[in-house]
Amino acid sequence: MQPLSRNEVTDLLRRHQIAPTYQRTAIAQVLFSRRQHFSADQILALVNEQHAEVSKATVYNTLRLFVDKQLVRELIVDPTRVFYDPNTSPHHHFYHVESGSLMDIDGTAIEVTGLPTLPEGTVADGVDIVVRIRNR
Amino acid sequence: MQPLSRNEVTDLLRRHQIAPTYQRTAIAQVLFSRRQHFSADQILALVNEQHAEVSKATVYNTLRLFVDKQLVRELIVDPTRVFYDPNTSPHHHFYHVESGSLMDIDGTAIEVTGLPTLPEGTVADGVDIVVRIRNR
DNA sequence: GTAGTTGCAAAGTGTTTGCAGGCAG
DNA sequence: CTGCCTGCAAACACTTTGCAACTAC
Repeated sequence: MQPLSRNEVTDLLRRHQIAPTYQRTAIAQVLFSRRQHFSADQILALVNEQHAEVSKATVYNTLRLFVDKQLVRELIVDPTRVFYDPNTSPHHHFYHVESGSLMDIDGTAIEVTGLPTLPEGTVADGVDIVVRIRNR
Repeated sequence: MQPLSRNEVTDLLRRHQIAPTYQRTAIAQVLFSRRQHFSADQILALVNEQHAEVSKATVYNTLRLFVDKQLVRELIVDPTRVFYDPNTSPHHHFYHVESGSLMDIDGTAIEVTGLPTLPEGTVADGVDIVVRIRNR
């Protein structure tokens, strides 16, 4: 997938019931044109690369909104910060412990066997597999 | 496994090259007698239930030491705090999203197929599987 | 003595919140 | 007008650090 135009991004937001304001469009564009995993701080920096256009509070609020509306996923992998993942299709991750970088693992080929039945009264919300790696 | 005596705990520490001071023994005893997943704050509270005997800094420092010496494992599953897991044998976790509680999944039955080869120059450090669950 | 350990308080980090002002329909 | 959105600064929660006092051999 290549960088999205501003129009494509506003459509994407509308499809997720998110009113496309200037700031939200800018944040979504950062995430969806690079298709990488970013922390809130990194997104703040990227959005404001040229001129400061979006405040810290708005970045955090917007990312929370995006997660609620299932436009992006939260990745909990590093104790010091949350990563946001614009790829919501089923997939997993390599996490490079030394550099803190994340790489996608396509989810379609993966199969997990031997999982026990879920505790009584609960349903699965998702399965996250993180393969921690380090330099040889 | 049942609660460990103080002697068993000091042996355990020595086997992991950790000098068994009073505070370290107390912290290890909390973890290994309950065999649950605790955050640093919870451990601080449990250790000091009767009289305040161990300081916050020491709890954090000691837990870091335990992780380095591979006496316990860190679990990164909740964005707001790190959990410490006294079970270092291969296993995975149910994470109840609503309550924040963790349950072990025995690792011996689990098999994951379809994982791609690791990126060039890296080695696997471990695989964490988290099954997020919520109430039906 | 000397090296390792502890604990207080202060600093740090990433994140959230309260609230006033702004903007769109 | 009205309700949603934004942004500043202050507040927060968890964790780390600097450093002096302490302990054990």
